[in-house]
Amino acid sequence: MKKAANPTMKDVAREAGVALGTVSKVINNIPVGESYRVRVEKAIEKLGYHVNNYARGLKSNRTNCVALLMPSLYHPFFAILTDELTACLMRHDYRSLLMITNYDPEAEKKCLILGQQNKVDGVIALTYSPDLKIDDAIPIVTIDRHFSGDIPCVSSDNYRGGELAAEKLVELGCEKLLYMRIGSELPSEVYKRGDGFESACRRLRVDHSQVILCDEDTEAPFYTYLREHIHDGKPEYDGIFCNSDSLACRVYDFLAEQGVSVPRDVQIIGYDGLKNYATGRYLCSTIVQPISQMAETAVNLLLNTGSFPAPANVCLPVAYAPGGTTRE
Amino acid sequence: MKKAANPTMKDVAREAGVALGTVSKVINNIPVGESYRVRVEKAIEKLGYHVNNYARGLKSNRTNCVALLMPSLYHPFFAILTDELTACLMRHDYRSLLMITNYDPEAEKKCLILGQQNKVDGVIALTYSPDLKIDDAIPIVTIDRHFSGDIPCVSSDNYRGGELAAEKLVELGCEKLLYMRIGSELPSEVYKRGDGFESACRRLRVDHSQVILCDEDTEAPFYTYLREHIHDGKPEYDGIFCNSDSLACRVYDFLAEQGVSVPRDVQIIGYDGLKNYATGRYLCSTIVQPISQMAETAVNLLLNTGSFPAPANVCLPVAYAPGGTTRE
DNA sequence: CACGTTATATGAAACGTTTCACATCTCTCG
DNA sequence: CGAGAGATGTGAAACGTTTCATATAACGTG
Repeated sequence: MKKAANPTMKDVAREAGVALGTVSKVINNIPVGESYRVRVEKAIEKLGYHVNNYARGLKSNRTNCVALLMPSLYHPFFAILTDELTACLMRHDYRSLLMITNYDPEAEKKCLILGQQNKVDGVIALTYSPDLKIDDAIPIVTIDRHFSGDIPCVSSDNYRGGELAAEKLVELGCEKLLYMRIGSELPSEVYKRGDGFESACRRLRVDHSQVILCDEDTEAPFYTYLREHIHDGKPEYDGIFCNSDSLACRVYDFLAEQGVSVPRDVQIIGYDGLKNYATGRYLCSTIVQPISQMAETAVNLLLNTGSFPAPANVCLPVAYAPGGTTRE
Repeated sequence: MKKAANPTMKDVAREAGVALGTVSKVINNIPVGESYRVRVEKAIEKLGYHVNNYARGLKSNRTNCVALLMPSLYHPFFAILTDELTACLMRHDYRSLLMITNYDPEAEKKCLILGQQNKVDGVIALTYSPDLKIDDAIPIVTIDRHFSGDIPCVSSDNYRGGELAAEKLVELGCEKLLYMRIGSELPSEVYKRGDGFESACRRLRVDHSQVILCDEDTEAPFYTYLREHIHDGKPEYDGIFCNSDSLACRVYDFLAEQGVSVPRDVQIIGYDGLKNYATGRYLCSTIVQPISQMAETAVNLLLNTGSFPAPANVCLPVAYAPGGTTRE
């Protein structure tokens, strides 16, 4: 008997001597007479049949695919998030179509269209577009980005994270705080880190200022600022909150070069909770985002779509973790 | 005029007043009369038509999707590789279906079946299965893993990398070398690192030994070994080659704890070329793998399938990069 | 001007599923 | 014992493309 290269349901039906619909039922776990089921299963086994998701997707309009829009996997935060999202989706029997956008709004738009063409069942996006909309009724969940009205957004509790950083620094003896951030002009959840920080500073009546840089690439202005505020080896501030671990590490390096001792003279807290892959240690003292919880929440939000009006925003709890750049 | 939620080619044809086949030609860039093309393009614009990849895939048996099998994205090497692979695939107008296997051969098998169901046009895999085969005629390219006969494998020049490490250590004054590696028992390209190292040691007539650990999790045996070979704060060896940067960093940490000065007393070279994301600096002195070149090669190998017999193996050049754990 | 030759547009059939109206079979109960 | 209800299997139709055999238009030539 010749075995078809790619057996179809029809082949299985013929082999088992049953109707097409019966094979379909067996495949989709719809109750069917015991003897029939066994015959079909045997035929499937014998022919080495595998369902064709493209035919299935065409007919049923469900593809069990979700598009993941990520700026880059060079950044450990995005990489880990992607890992967790994909793992979580696979547990739900979904597959993820990964799209790398390189922080480019144009690419993001193109990727959305690609997703649409591929009839993905949903999109999880961490983007840098000013806004983001897909014609089709494809559900979207964003991470850390707040878009128009009805698109739900998952983020860590950025506001609380900012507060926490200020509180910790004060608790550890700091008297003059500084907030440094890198960031685009987009309406991102990330802004709240500064808001929370400032609010806590005011509440605690502690001296504070902030310096902002919008360009991710050249940090010269930051360093100029830092240098100008060091007198006789002692900086004017004794506590710094950076809006990312990555920035915190660079600030740490720069201060070390300038002969400033961290954490003795200055204490630094970052944001993200990144770890050195090799040693498993935090890169710096930091506000830890619950990445895997964020991934799970995003997936649940996306897949439950329709059952109830999704909350516009989900904020997940953050925690402080010492990592060598603070005195505890 | 009511705009269909999901306009089809048929809708476009009706709107433009042309036949279905003509619309198909326009969409696939097959030459067609100027006036027809314009009319169709206008209709597409007006209706907001997007091709349905599932229907297309069903009919044409090409999906422009490639499955990526990766153990994890927590490891920066895999994450960066995935980034480069996806970016490269997108440039070729392919999409990537990301599958995280968690170093689990069972999961790898399942993912291959998933890929098969999804009718991917190919698979790029970095796996931990002893072997890997897919019934169907889906082309596969592996990275750093050598499988049965006709599956091409892309890797960095592991053998040369090992040689290079030995040569560098000797050049930098080391007289007693040590090779440490973590690895499973699988037939992996990675083994050649040790072979090259040993061969160079012999050629250079330098004292060398090696210590192996097969369990990725507990490194206690390593540390025991290291501790036992330190006398009065001076280790017996003065140069260590580790088969990954990650291991090199841990060894460095351990030696530092033991009061051994790196790179003064001992010099360490890792393998991979990982950088600290924040600072952009190498984590340690290392043999750098050309990750983006590896990704591009894998993609080209996969997509050119059929045009000529693919080479069974492609080895890409490595380079030494100082990173603080050697004296240069 | 009629005929042959290209070039180009047409639309039916097919891809492998899911779905659903219908046919068939099995019981139950009067 | 026969009718009716319930359960279960059947297979045609449809999903939105691509492809290809055919129809049509346009043009050059004798």
